[in-house]
Amino acid sequence: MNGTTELLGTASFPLTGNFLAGRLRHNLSLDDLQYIEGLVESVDEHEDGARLLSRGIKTDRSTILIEGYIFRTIESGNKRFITGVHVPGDFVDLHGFALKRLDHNIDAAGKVKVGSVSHETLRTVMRDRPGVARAMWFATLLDAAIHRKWIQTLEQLDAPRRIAHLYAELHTRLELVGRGVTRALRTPFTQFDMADMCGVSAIHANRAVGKLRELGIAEIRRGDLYTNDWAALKRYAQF
Amino acid sequence: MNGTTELLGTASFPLTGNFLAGRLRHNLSLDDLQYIEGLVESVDEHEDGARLLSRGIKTDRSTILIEGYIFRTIESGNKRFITGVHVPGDFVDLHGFALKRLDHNIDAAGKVKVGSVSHETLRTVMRDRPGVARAMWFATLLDAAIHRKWIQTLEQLDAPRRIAHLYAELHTRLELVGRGVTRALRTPFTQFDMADMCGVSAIHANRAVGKLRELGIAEIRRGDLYTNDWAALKRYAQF
DNA sequence: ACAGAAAGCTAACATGCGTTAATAGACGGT
DNA sequence: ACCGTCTATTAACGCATGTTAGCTTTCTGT
Repeated sequence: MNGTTELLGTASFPLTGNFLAGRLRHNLSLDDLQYIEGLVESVDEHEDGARLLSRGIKTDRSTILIEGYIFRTIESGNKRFITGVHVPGDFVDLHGFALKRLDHNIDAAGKVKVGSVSHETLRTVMRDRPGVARAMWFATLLDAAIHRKWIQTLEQLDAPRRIAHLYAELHTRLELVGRGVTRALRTPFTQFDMADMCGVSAIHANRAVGKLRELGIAEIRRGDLYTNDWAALKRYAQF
Repeated sequence: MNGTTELLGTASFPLTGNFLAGRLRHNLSLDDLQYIEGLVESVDEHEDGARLLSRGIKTDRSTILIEGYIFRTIESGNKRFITGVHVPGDFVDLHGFALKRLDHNIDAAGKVKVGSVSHETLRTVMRDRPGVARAMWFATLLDAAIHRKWIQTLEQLDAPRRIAHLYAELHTRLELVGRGVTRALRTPFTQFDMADMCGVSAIHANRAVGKLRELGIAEIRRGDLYTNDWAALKRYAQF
């Protein structure tokens, strides 16, 4: 682990009812939520670009994203493909619990703060808290649903719309976890990152950003998106 | 249900250890497998193009594909997007059990035969057979992994390679469920279907098929793919 | 055998996108 | 303030793909 680790007692853990707001919240009681947050054994911070988990490596713990963004990446040749993004509140590699080895890498996009839970603890949860177990299954199914949405985006939209769609998705998901944004959506994404998420070249991603600006849909500067009409942006992206 | 339904007693169910060969087999005992197959309450047949499940509709049963191919589709405007294919042995809509409503449609590609299991039955399984429950979770996680592979394919490959990749994937998955093919891989896919799976226009799918023929990689006629060098095909598709 | 329908094929033109190259701007470290 | 590096931008050219249109082949039902 190349990040800073602070071990902490359950009692003093200051996140209850907050960072797990999204994915799981809607299917669990407050009691269950507090229970899950109590499972977090340590909190780590990682720098931009840090690889939290590598493809093919066995792991015995799962990760919850608390602060920042995380990419799921696949490396092939010397190219990088981003197959998904995570926002705070996401259980990033819960599937590592069932599969043991991941089929892809988990990389920090910008600075991140993550909590981790051992698989041993999760096994206990599976046995003793069927409601929580089912909610965790539910959460991994949402991942698949989001992937299907990405597939549709890649099959359907041109580059400018793909980028608009990406930010529209983030906007909605951040809102879901109680981190709604009004005018500006801040991310640490470079145009290279956007290109790898949208399946276009970096140069073309730049053209696309330029087109969004030119059309008055949005202004994207160094990953941060500014707009005063999210509805129009989402309409443009066919979101 | 617009297909033929034959109700049957568990005892005479003639599929044990066979149609569930793939996905689940590797994580379950023979006993567990027989148990799962015993859950199937009815077997239905559907015609080409039949919609087995519609987006947004509540459902109280899940479906196992026994014979044929099934598409996951999303309709948007008057266009159709295919976000996944299923082969015999796949639990097609297990996620419907957890999510209640699907985010996409389940359509028959050609004639299909499917088995169905009520969610009530599945709830019993979840409670009484944790090993089976975990294997089912595992199976849905595999769906997500396959989706990530599709995302990579769409981001990375041009049209001819995408089509080659599609057949390479089917070849491998059919092998996994004990239905390996040697020279010809038969499917009911039209070039429109291939186009919707690969995110290209039907005309371009036709060009791509022509290029595979021209390159000597494969001959695709009416969905059936003929090749005498699967290794070369998979190499070409960067599989 | 025939007719209609569905699927496959081909051509021509417009646009999207990849690639290479070269420049400008922003950021971090000293 | 300076420098080097990373990021953003622009231009020019070629290939990949979308679109429209028309034609041919294969299937299906009678």
